[in-house]
Amino acid sequence: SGSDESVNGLAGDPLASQSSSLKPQSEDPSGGESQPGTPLPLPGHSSLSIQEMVAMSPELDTYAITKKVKEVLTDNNLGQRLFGETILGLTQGSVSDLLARPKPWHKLSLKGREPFVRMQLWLQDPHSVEKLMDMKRLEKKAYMKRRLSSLSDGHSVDGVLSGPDYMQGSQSPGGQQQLKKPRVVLGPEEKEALKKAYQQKPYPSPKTIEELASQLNLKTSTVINWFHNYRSRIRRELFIEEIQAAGGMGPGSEGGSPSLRGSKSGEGDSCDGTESEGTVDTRQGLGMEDHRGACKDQGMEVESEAGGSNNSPSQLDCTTSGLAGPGSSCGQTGLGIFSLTEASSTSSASSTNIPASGSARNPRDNNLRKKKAANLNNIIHRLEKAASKEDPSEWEF
DNA sequence: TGCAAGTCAATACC
DNA sequence: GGTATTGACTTGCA
Repeated sequence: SGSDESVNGLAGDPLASQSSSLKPQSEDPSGGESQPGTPLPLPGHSSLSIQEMVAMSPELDTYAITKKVKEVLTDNNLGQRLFGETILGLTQGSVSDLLARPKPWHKLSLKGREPFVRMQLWLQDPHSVEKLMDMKRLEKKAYMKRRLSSLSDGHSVDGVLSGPDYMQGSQSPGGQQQLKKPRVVLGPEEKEALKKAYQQKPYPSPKTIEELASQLNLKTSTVINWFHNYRSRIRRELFIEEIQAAGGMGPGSEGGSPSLRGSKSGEGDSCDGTESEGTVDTRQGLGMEDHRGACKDQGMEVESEAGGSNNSPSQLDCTTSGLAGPGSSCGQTGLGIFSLTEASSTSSASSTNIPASGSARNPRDNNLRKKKAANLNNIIHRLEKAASKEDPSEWEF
């Protein structure tokens, strides 16, 4: 966007050009506002593409990074939208999701790691906040300018329809009327029914999906999507729990886990194996309770990898105590992200002023839990192995 | 073909 | 007005 250039005056980020090929970057109708898909150039890394950097990046502590980013954004009164569109090339909702529920590094695909590398680089840039502030000012200026001109023209300020515009159609750049599909909003009863169905069968057959759809008067695609999304979101909740259980830090240390904080809607939506009774998700680890709640009730914690690959609460020395902070001395070298992990060997929740949660404070409890987790994972591993052999006689126990 | 992962974008919520 | 939630979609993989 124009504002990007005016602030940076730099050659484009390799990713920016890539992103722009993914998203149409036609003339900027927003009057200079940044758009998702056009992140700022990476400071001091112009010779490397972001993909290369992601590939070369050591393990990053996604929780520490998101924590720090949230902190910086809040402290400087910068919004997720601006940050997402400018720095990450993502929309506000995606940023919110990423910041609230970061997946551990080892669970992320290369693409999923990209925003975290960007965040880390942004944190390492001593002028990061400054640049974003400039961007904010420019946006405001552009907005005021549009407002003035539109007022004089007698048009709506934003040039958009007020209220939901779906079904009313919106004007595409080409001048074609495009009907937007109305967003399906599932009612509490429908959600409840779907959750019950999920508890019985996390992977329903096409026939079951059909039945559910007709019973609930929904499209089959809606039911399919719901199951996909639900599985995916439950899995993510589990990742968070995993981290909490393993290291006593992460979002939970701030009460951030959606499963632990009260559901806003009061529907218990966000993590719903809480209601599950013996739900079996055959893909997530045969026989493992589909939700942590049940495991916890039995005094158990679930970790997905033997030994609880407790890698996330690492790398904090810099990210949370100065490295990542704008203007900090940490990571000033071109690839500061590499120094991050190297500095992490001694890091822990205690070194970061992040209170450890629950029994993780007690080393003995922690050890016990890890042993249990390792044992559990061993069992899961064997079950998975067994499951891959159709003939029960080949099962190894 | 079905799934996971990642993301968008509408809308709910604060 | 900013943030959180969530249905839908795209992509890549097996």
